[in-house]
Amino acid sequence: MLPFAVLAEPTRRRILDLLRERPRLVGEIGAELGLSQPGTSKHLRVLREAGLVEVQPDAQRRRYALRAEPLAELDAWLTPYRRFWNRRIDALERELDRMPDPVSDPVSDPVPDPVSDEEDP
Amino acid sequence: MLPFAVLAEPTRRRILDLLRERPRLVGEIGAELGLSQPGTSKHLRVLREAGLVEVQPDAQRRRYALRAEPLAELDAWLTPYRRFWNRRIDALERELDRMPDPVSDPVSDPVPDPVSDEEDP
DNA sequence: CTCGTACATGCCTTGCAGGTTATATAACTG
DNA sequence: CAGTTATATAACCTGCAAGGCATGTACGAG
Repeated sequence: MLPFAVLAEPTRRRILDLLRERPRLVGEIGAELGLSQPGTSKHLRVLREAGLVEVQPDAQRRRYALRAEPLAELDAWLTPYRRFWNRRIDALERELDRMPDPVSDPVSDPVPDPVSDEEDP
Repeated sequence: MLPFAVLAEPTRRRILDLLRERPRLVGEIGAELGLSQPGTSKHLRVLREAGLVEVQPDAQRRRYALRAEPLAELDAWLTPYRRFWNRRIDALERELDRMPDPVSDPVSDPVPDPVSDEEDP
């Protein structure tokens, strides 16, 4: 399934939103979103195959965690459009690219631009 | 149709990519993308109802132009995820840090690992 | 070994998106 | 006026994704 289509499902986006807080068991996800158990597993399968979640087995339980890298592709597609909805955003866009990470202690490295491949006259 | 689902269609993204260069007539879009005429109109309808394109009538012709504002919603959804794939790079750097690698000095070498794509184990 | 728990998978059904063909609408052309 | 161009819409068909139910699998407890 194409990465964009994976995110077209509202339920799957809600799952990702949940996992943004912390990794969770399948049962927890299903309970919080009011999903059936097979339904939860199916959505998680799609997310897994898209590389958007990773699973860590713990006995019979499976702990799912967010894996956000594939979202960079979405971000990259979006990039050449940003200047359209606000012309002054050009500067902000570059600012976002070097967005500081408040979680980890900053080594004061220049944050690398992970995927920059678009240009436009 | 939900905004995410509108963009889930590859053809519609290609239409937007075309309109990013300049506004175009329906016929031009269909010709460049190899679409049937009704197919083109239908996709343009979906994009129009999502507010992603605007149309300017010119006699019997319709000139469609990009309207990128709704993409801001996508961008907003993406925002809280950005720091995750940045953080992942930090983690990777820590991993590399633990490895005995006498060759390079990781701190002074800003060359990033752009997109390392690893899949199911 | 048997049972209960946690999750995955298979099968079936249904709704809907996307494509095609045919037709409608509108404007220009002569 | 009739004919042509440019686009929209209607009607129909088809494939596939999402949901529900039943079952399979794996692990731990007793």
